[in-house]
Amino acid sequence: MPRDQIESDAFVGREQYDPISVQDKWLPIWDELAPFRSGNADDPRPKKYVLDMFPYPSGDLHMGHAEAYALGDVIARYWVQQGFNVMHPIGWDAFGLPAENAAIRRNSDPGSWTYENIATQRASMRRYGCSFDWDRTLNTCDPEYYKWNQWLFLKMFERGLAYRKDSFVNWCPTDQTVLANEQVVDGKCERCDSIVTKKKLTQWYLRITDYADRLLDDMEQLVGAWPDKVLTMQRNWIGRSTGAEVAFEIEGRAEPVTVYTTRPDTLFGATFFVVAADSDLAAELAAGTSAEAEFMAYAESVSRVTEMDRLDAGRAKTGVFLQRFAINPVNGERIPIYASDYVLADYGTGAIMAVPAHDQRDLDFARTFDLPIRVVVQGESDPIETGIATADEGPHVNSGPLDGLGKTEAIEKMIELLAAQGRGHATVNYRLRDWLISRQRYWGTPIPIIHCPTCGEVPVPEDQLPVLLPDASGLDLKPKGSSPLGAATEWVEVACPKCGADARRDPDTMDTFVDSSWYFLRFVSPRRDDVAFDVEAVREWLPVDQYVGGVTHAILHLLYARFFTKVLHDLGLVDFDEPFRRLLNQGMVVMNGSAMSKSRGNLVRLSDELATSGVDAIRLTMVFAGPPEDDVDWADVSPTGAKKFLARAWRLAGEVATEPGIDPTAGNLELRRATHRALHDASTAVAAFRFNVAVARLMELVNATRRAIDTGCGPADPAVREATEAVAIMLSLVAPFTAEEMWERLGRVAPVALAGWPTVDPALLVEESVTCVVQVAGKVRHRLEVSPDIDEASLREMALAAEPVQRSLAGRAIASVVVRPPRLVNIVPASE
RNA sequence: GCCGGGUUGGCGGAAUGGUAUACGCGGAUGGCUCAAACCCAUCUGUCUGAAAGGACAUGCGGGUUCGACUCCCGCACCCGGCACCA
Repeated sequence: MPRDQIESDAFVGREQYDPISVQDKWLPIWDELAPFRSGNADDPRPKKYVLDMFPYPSGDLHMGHAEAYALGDVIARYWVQQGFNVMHPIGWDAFGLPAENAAIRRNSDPGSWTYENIATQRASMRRYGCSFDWDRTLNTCDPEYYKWNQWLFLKMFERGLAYRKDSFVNWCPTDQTVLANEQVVDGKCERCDSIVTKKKLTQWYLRITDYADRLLDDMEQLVGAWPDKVLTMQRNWIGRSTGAEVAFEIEGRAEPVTVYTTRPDTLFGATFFVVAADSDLAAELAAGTSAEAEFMAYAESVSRVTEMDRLDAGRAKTGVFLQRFAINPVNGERIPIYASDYVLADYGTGAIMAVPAHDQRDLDFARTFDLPIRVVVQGESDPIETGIATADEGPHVNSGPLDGLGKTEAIEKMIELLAAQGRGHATVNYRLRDWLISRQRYWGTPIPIIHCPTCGEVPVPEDQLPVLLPDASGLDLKPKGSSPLGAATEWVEVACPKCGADARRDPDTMDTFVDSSWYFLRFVSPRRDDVAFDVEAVREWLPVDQYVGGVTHAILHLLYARFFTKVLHDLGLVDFDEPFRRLLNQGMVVMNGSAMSKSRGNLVRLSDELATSGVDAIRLTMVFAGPPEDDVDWADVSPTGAKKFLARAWRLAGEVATEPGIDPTAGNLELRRATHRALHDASTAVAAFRFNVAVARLMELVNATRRAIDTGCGPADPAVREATEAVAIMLSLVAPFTAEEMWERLGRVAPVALAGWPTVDPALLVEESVTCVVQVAGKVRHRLEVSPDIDEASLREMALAAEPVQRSLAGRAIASVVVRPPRLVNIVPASE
């Protein structure tokens, strides 16, 4: 290589890598090539489905989107390089409150705001180089989509899975609408942080509790494929407990009252009885007694207590003695009945037997009201003295036939005894409640039910779907506690489909979580207007091979989507019962340890970062920052470093001095080994979501190639081309623009995305020589360069002969020598 | 309280029971340059030592093992979930 050639290469090395012009260059070409189109029916490649949780179109993309889509893209692009036909669709979760609030503010309609934002996000995603299949977009606010929400609702209605009931519901006073249990966080509205109150309303529910066992048990399939954290959260949320129902006779009442308990073995210790203050039963028991007035006042005060206050752990127990008595079925004791708000009306049967010695809440209540406390399970301490309820395993005392038994046997025995008398049986209970889906807002899917004075709840006939939202103009969208749709007279007033009489449409809209509970199915056939989804295409593409999204949806969305899938399975529309085979929860992008927000003043604008560093550098920064599930602290990472690395990789492509297609087998062996090692390690790492490690291996290869060009085999060695092409292909998962530009500079034809992952030659994964460490008593004292296939005996001999080894043995006798060719020898000296 | 996850250099983080600290950020020194930037090279856990080397280090304390960041037992702290759910 002549001196001036090297200098001119060095000059090329110093030309500026300009990521922005590279982006502008490739975007229109990619539009043309559409490498990620997945809908070709003749495509022979095996299929994979990669799905990013679709965004809510609240404005332009932000740093969080940038991270999530960078990670999803690595997986999608990796599988494309591995020869799969990858469906990687995107859509918009486009119904919801922010659009309505924006419309009120701007005095326009929610639709125009929403569609403007969708257009903005779509353009940003394209510029971000997302490998989406643009033929498969969907918006949940399109009638073509929400028609199928209505259809699914009617299918559930037919099966009794959608029903109306009257009960106390969570009410957000700011948004002026009801909330599902899942949307109440720490007693506050998860959306606006207002303190949630209770309101008695008739609302639509989906019977998710019918599926509680399956939602719980089917998680077995997901162990190892979903983060443990998410599985745990779902298990906690479902909250299955096993126990027994026990019937108590009530003096002066014909029917007994059943209670639920997880500790039927403590029945002999039940010294009083409590019913939920807000239950119908409490009102009935109080009626006509001398306690009625006191109870009414108490019940009234309870209804004013917010969820927030109710959850306060240190709150003193309150209640009213109802002047009534229950009979303990095992010993015939008369025990007083109280009403209190520490018993929940909607869990179990809304009534409990109180065992103060062994339940802290009951003990607190007993001490407040001076009620008797009877120990029936021998414990370490005495609850009467300590005020701390005990929960020991036994043995039982003061419990007749249970005396001497441990907890498990005692529970069994008690259930037997109760069953023999027909007064009880084993049962299970769940923390999970049915899913309240009615919302008193405009921008959502109308509930396709017509209320007729004579026929009741009448489903809108299927051929009349969709029930379109009426035009928002002329409607008052301001929150006022009842649905804005109720005021759309012409829309609301319809003839009953059954009898033709004057009737009214249900004025509420559906919770937007309904929309996202099945959108992953719609992507297989987003333009079909005759079915919700093509059943045959679903069979081919689903379940989703890889789902990617934030842990914020660990309970809500994922539980609902699993529920819908099981319902669809029972309807015979899908043949699987879990929708997402693998789940990756990416962390958040934070700044200086806390979530970015305008008010905190630590907001980093994605558009600024893209302008200074370029798309690829931002994507690389996100991917390389650490394990994907960890938060990325923008203060800890270096987009500048990422940009430098990309320039370094790009420069290699300009220096390769051989033609495309040259046979690499004659090339420099050391560099070839590095190339194949990097390809192998990077695929393993990507498959295990260890993207940061894959990038590290790629950086090593770039470093090795740099060295080979500068001080090794030189740019004309075929191995340099092989290495640089491998760099471009690996880089295409993370930094598609730079990779494409490199590919072109290498004389190859775009798109690099379809280049295919190079085949790894296993022979090149074997090193020429390896470093063997020699330990004395477990401490490294010497290193030997040996052949990888060295035999045990000669390795042992070499190790023992080495001077530093002898020195540290210092004449001590050798007790044993552990030889693990070719990497390690450990010499264990005899102890003194 | 119950359940899950974590604790490795100045920082982000690597490590099938076998070379702890890969890769990068930051830092130092040198080269290139009139100079700076860019780029390139070398060094960079702590202590000790002129050096060779040695000692100590993966939250703390034990254990198993020839060998432990990795497995087991106990503890501390941090993060997340559930929690008046009987």
